[in-house]
Amino acid sequence: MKKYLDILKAVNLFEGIEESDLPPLLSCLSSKQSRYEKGQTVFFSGESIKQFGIVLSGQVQIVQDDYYGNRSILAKIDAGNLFGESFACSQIKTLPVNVIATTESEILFIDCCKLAVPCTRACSFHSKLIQNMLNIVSMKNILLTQKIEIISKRTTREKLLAYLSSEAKKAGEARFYIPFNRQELADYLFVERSAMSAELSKLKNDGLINFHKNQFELL
Amino acid sequence: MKKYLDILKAVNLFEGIEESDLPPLLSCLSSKQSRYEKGQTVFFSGESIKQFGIVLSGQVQIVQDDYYGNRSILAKIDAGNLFGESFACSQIKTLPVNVIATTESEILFIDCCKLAVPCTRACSFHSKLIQNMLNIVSMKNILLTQKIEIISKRTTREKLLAYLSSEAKKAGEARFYIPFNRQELADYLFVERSAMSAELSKLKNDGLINFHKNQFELL
DNA sequence: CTCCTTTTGTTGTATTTCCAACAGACTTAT
DNA sequence: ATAAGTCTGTTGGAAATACAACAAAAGGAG
Repeated sequence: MKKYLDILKAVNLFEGIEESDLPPLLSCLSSKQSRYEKGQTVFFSGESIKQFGIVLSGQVQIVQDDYYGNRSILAKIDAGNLFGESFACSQIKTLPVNVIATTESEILFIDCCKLAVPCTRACSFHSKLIQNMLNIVSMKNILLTQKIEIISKRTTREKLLAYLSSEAKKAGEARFYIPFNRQELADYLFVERSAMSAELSKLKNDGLINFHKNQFELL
Repeated sequence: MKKYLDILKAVNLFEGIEESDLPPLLSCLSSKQSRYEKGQTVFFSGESIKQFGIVLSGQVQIVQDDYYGNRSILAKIDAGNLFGESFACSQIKTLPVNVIATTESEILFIDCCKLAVPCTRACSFHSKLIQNMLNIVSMKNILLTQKIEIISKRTTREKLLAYLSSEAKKAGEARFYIPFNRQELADYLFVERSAMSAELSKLKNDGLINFHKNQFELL
């Protein structure tokens, strides 16, 4: 476990917790470490989980099969990140996804109930853990809600304006950089790249925006 | 406060907590009750909040203004429900939304930090509260993620199949009821009703599904 | 039962998006 | 410097969606 202290201290769940506190904390939480070969399934859909995972090394994918058997990749989780926390911390009885190791991986499992219920010895860091977990899931909710607001728009033009407007508000000014190239922006908005490019040009010609590469200005 | 005990005991945050425990619990949490006139703003965008609200009576709306000043309604919250919990429990410094009372309302405010940090007197229900809150934000996370997965599809046909497939998996069988009429389903998928209706007929004629009103069967 | 209202499905037309191909601009490697 | 690769924007045609209008089906009230 000493091997992964560097990874663990950077995990957002442990923010504000001293590195020296990590080993007793993990012991207090009865955490368990497991190794998975490439392609091995970490969580099976249909089961009920109470533990979430932290990727210590390697990568896992969260995948979902629909009724017809089509598979989509919901997320890829690299080392230093959590997965399955929402499922573990919720009352969901049937996991709707599979978690599969993309490469050989070491995973640390933590029981959400252990995390949520302060131990009888009143660990000094238990409150911090709870707050951190609430923050992690809540921040995710905020981002997901914002994304739905943007992609709910019916036309590519509206989606672009919604996204750019949101970025301008975030930047607090009319000129800002976005973290995407054209293909990435199209993927984020779930539209076709060249059609989106055409719409960007129209917005520019209509005098609504100006842009060069990933720098934009609302006019 | 006795006035609202019936409402409060049904609030998901208090599930599994005895009604008689509610008054001391709310005292322990230093909760505060406030009254808002119709049209009054409960939370202003730009501010930083640490308290979420429970609507005791009335209704509030969560609204968002974009850079151009266009306003959209993100949610309407009726009595017995929480609002702002994701913002209060996260490290967000600047609220991106306004919360406005739609009608005259009574709101109970609870500080997220008070909830997350067990009091020194070790209330017996504090753990339950924490678990409930984790469940609430986690379930929201799961629902939001599933919704994005569905509306990320590019065509109305794909959106319908993704949604119906998801409902079939939830029902555990090929025949199921959906909780929407046609307009509501179109609104959920962010598509136009009559075009969606045409696509439903095509799916039926192509032999993929059968339906009558809100009962569907995947074939 | 009849009548009225609401919901659902259908259709033609206009609009938008996707797709494929390609040219131009930009970046990277030699 | 040049050549190769990648990114971005443009374009024409095909496919899909929105829109408006209306018919058919379903539901509710008297």
